[in-house]
Amino acid sequence: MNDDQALVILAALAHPTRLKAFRQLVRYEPDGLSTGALVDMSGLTQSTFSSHLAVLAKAGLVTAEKRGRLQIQRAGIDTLRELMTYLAKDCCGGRAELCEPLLAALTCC
Amino acid sequence: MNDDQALVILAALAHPTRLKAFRQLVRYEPDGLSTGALVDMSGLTQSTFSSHLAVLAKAGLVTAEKRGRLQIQRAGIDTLRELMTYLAKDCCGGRAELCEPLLAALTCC
DNA sequence: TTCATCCATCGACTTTAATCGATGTAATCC
DNA sequence: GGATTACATCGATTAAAGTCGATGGATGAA
Repeated sequence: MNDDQALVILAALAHPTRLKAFRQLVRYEPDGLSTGALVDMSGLTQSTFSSHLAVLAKAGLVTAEKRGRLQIQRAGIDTLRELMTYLAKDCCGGRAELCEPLLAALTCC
Repeated sequence: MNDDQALVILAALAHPTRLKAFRQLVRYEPDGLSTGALVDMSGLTQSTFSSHLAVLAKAGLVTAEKRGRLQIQRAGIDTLRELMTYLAKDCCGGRAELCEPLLAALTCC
């Protein structure tokens, strides 16, 4: 995970439609959802949502799998984990006193 | 931390200049850096960087403190921590099997 | 084979973000 | 008081992102 990758992931998440779609996909793990189902949830047109999906896919936050005529989308949780690791290392900067409260906050879930 | 706050923070980080500035400020914790020093590091004009700094401040990723004629900027690590907690809860969705590898990756630092 | 469905891509338009130079304001120094 | 430094804000320009309707290529159904 380098800076450019992190920026692509951050930019992908930094849009209400895309953040919501990603959250939906996390909720539906590991089954995934069809693109059409996500379009319906978004309230946007098919073409608009498709471009958002392309942004998420480019960032590795969703992966697609063809099932018959449907395109099943799944959340790329590994990508999110890598982003968080990147941010955490950034945050700590080698100093545990900064990182520990972060870990404490995360163990809650 | 609600969705809107998270979006503001994500958007603030999703720019090379702002991400770099935030990382610099983390590195200089807890002393902070003057705005001018950050401008020099950025290579941008003072006015351009100032607008980026305003975005970071609005997101809570930097906090300013006046010291004489200088404006000392410090990293808002709590805000980053809150974002990561938000993302992690999102990721887990109540299921530990998704969260555990994330925590394992974070304990490295 | 024909038709309908699912979805990506294209082209045009609108909105938003980024960048800069110039100006203004406040604090410090002489 | 006058000059200087540090920084924010304004206005204008340019670049990028978001949105939509329309088109086209698959795939499965009739």
